[in-house]
Amino acid sequence: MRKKTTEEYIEIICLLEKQEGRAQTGRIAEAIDVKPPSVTEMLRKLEHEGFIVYESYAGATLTPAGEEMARDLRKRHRTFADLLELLGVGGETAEADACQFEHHVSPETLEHLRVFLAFLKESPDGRRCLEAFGEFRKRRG
Amino acid sequence: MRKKTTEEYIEIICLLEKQEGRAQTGRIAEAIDVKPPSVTEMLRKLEHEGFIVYESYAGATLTPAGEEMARDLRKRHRTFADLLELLGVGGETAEADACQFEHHVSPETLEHLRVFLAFLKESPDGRRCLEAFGEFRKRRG
DNA sequence: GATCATTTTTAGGTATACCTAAATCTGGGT
DNA sequence: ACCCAGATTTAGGTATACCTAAAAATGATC
Repeated sequence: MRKKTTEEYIEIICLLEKQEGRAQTGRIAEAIDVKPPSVTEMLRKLEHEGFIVYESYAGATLTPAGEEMARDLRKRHRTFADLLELLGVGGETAEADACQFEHHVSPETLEHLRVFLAFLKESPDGRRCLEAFGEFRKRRG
Repeated sequence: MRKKTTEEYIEIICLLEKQEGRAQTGRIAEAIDVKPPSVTEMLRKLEHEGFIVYESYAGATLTPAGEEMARDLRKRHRTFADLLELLGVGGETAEADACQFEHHVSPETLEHLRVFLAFLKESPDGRRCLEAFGEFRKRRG
């Protein structure tokens, strides 16, 4: 499979830390589908970069910088996933595509999408817009 | 900078072929910001994979498979770029983000976005929706 | 048709993220 | 306290896309 990015490691470490108190090498390895030695190596790199604290044989926990990155990623992910679902993309696919987009979006575009999402969800005009889109799709087949 | 994908090579080869009849090593290298020897290496790989015909010292041209990939990429690119611009993202940013998204979108999501784009551009309801979104953004500041 | 500047390829090397196999650590059960 | 199973790290190796420097091919000019 594809090489994993810093951001993907941070996301799964964040998840495991919440679920299990800390992120262990083996659990990370399963989650992102690489072998444990590769995880050990990456954890050292992430520690060097200041995103995690890593203790041999014990696992990793996020530093404030790591937590900020995780928060940011979660926000980006939700923006894309919610938007895609509102536009009718199936849940699984929406999640999967959000997982890709979240790593590649610029701050400017993200902000625009966030506002558009708010428009669709929170304003009467936006909700009407979604309904009209639903009709449009039906007419199209 | 980042490693370039097959798709990025195909895109620039397609562009150069249209602009200059064929894609020369040096022109590809400038365009994607790598050195010529790296391009030679990738051209061999792309030929092996069936996307281009590569002649030493002469350059590359797309095979039917390569052209299909290029067409497909162009379509994906336009979908994202147009959609982002309609939502108010600046032209440069919209293009840059489209360049990223086009490589990571699933067929299902792409199809939904394409229909949504058609809705916005071609239906009265869609155009009303865009106007309402413009108002919404103004109110937001 | 020989020369020379430019372009391209060849040769050899780097960095990164991955792997397997073997060694080492850790914590629970006796 | 010891042992052992399971987890983790160490050691060493692979693949890929990149690089620089040097060699070779191209083609424009005389």
